[in-house]
Amino acid sequence: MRIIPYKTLVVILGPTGIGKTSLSIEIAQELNTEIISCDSRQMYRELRIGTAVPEPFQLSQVKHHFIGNLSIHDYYNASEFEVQALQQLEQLFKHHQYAIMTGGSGLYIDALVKGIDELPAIDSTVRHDLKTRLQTDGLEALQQDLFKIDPDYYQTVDLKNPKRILKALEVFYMTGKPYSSFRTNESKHRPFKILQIGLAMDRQELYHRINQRVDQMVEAGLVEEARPLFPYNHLNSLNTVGYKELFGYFAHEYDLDEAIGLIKRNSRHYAKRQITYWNRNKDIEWFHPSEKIKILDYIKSGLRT
RNA sequence: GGUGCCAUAGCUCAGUCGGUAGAGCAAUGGACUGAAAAUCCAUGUGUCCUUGGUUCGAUUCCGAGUGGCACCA
Repeated sequence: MRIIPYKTLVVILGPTGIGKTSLSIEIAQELNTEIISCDSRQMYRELRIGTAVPEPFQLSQVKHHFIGNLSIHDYYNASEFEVQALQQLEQLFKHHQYAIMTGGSGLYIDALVKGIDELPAIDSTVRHDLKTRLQTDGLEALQQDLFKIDPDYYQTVDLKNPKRILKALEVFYMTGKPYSSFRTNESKHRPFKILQIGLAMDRQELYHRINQRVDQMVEAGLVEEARPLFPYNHLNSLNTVGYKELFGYFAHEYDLDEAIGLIKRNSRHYAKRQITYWNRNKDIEWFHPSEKIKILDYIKSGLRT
């Protein structure tokens, strides 16, 4: 018998196309609560069909947060999500025993579950200057810069990944302190219980679902949704599967059939990367998306079996 | 029915002047604490269609068979 009802955050995660949305809604209804979406692309209100945002009737069944709350022109990151999602949770837990967080953005989920280290905001000119230096002087030059200012991080970073190097240099130029000095490697404490539920299925089955869903998106008007966004194709928010491939079609680099094929392939690759990302997380309890009853039992038992 | 061409990785094909083979794509594995649907790294054994012959040795040359494509009847 449980005496004190702990507030519990139920995280429902899984690769793209596996069926998180409908299952999350059913579970939210069972638990009489709301959903915090954790999807870095569904936040952009201009992206709906291509990011498989819940249908209007679904949104009317259960209240969702963090869907369509940004414009493609906005800058956003995992740390901002951590802060805002925590605030939202605090509100939710005033009136609910449970909260649901669902989505496929692993870094964002981790930012909320484990926390993310505090870093300074990066000035856009600093970012721009470093990008320019990457283009003119090359990656090796930036690697050497990093070696001089942050030898510790130089030892552990993926030196071939420009984004990692740029991030570390940005932080140094903003603060004069090495990036590694900001990394605590510690999980933050959360004032609620967290259950992480992963959805998984046979790879072939998942890929089949993904391919089918892309066809459905095209039928639903994905091309028409993407076309007016083409002038903004340089924005990070539009470096998104389902849109970037259509931009190539709009630019006459290939035909529509090829664009659709590329969307399917890149969605499969994305799903694979998501699965790899969560594989090392031992706190996740895995279920097939059809196992709703088992999942609810697991949530209500409140145990990590 | 006749003639010609083709048959090699899941797909499209390259190649071996005879010493058992390699590209692109697909696929697979991995990394990842502020751009994360992003970014980065790694992985190529396959009856070289089947079967006889020549040869020390055949996926490679020759014959036959099977299948495909093209043209002629």
